[in-house]
Amino acid sequence: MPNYGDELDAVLRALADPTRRAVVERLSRSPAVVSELAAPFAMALPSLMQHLRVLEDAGVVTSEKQGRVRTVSLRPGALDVLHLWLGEQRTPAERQADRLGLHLTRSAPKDT
Amino acid sequence: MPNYGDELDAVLRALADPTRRAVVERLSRSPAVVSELAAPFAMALPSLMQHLRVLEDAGVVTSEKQGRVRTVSLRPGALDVLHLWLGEQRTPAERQADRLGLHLTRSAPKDT
DNA sequence: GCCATAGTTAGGCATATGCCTAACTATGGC
DNA sequence: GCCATAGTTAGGCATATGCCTAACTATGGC
Repeated sequence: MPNYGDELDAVLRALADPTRRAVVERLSRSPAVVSELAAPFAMALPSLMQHLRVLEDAGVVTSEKQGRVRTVSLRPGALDVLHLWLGEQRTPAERQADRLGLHLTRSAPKDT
Repeated sequence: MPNYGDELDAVLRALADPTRRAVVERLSRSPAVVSELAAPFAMALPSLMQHLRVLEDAGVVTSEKQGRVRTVSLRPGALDVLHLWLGEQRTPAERQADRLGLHLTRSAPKDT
């Protein structure tokens, strides 16, 4: 029973914010420059930068600056810790369902 | 590209705390009564209860009170949203590695 | 050299979060 | 009936978090 500890904690904290998740989703398609990443959001640049910093500190993304442009990319393997931890917590039945490609409907959502 | 939205957000926020994660880990073995769950922690009961409430509001756990005892259990399928989302973010290479049972070592850890 | 572009740094502010104590309610046991 | 046990409710408090503005630095282009 490994103890992913701090790393897992940092990753989960990083992903626990909608803005940061949106950034990750964007980056899962391809690397992007800071201003591209900031574009979809209403917030000021410095605010977005803070989010990027959290993601980078958590090891979820990496970035490199060339000239005055900073390119950010998803860090390969960064989400492995989470994936592993998740695997341990989910029930055998849930894992089985995955393998079969099933995804049971959750209990009644608000709409209907 | 589904939008798990609020549900995913609630789950991630819930898991972004070490205490709550520890509770989830404990419950992944078996359901437990509130006082059992509280035992390992140094914090006051009301504090632990707040954590339980966050987990329950996020749909991660359910609880039922019989007499004066409340039994808490992991809610089946509760972590599916996270699992699905994770699957979308991870690279094809990472998924491949999973299937092969490989888990690449992350960048140098503190120990060695 | 000068202006525009792409980030950065610094400082501030309101709300959210995690924890605590005190006091209370609802069973269970004898 | 009375005490113990298992939670709950209410209120408070310090720190963390997310966002902002103002001001500044470092290229790139002409």
